[in-house]
Amino acid sequence: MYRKELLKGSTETLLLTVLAVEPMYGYQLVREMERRSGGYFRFKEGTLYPALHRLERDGLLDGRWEVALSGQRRRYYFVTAKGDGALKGLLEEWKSFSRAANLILQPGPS
Amino acid sequence: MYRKELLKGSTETLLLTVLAVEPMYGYQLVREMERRSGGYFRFKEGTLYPALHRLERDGLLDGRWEVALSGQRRRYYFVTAKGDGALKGLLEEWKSFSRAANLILQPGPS
DNA sequence: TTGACTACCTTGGATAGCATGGTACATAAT
DNA sequence: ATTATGTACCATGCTATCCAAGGTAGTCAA
Repeated sequence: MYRKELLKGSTETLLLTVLAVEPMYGYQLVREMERRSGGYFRFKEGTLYPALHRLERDGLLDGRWEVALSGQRRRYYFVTAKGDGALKGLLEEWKSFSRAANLILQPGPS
Repeated sequence: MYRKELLKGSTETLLLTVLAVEPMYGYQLVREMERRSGGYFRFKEGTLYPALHRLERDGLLDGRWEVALSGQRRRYYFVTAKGDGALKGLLEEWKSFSRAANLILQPGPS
């Protein structure tokens, strides 16, 4: 496991990336994130829902209610045009950050 | 630039890594981090000193005052045995975290 | 009707980054 | 002389955000 602080700042990038491929509802997102990360990420509700709300508030996501065959109400989130633009920047941010961190953390060739 | 949240959870790993190579004082650390990251990281005092104090409080670092030829008092920090053990775990944490994140963020081979 | 699972949400605590402002000494510039 | 710049350390207060904990409510099988 990892300390929760490590996730800070990456949550939104991860969520947007997955939702950019295909709109999903909350619970589905949790499972999908776990599956794609090889079981590493297990988002808690207390992390997921506030993050989705922030992204929706900022106009990067839009949500719509749908009703499943079972009768369950589900809120599907999809990435807006604004969110798509933001995602490009966030991915670039992650790449340059991890590149810089690895320069320090990994023994570089002298 | 990156959002400050991204740094959360990585600061201690970065500091310990650099100090494990060679004990340094605060100001020197700031410059060294910047140099080794290709100019990417520019630690603020408000980030650095509280972090050093936390690491010292937790016994991962030890500090000793020295006086430079100029007369300047400097506090050199070096990694303790406990800090060395912790660093191993932190490096492993970073590797697995970034590996998992890249599984999601980078378009993997189908 | 009990239990397990799905699905959403909110509140409050804790942490950590950092803007800001402070102290103090050394050295260079005006 | 005084001002400015650089070095070197530290503390206070704000903010963002992760998430533990707790709640509601529907589905479905035993």
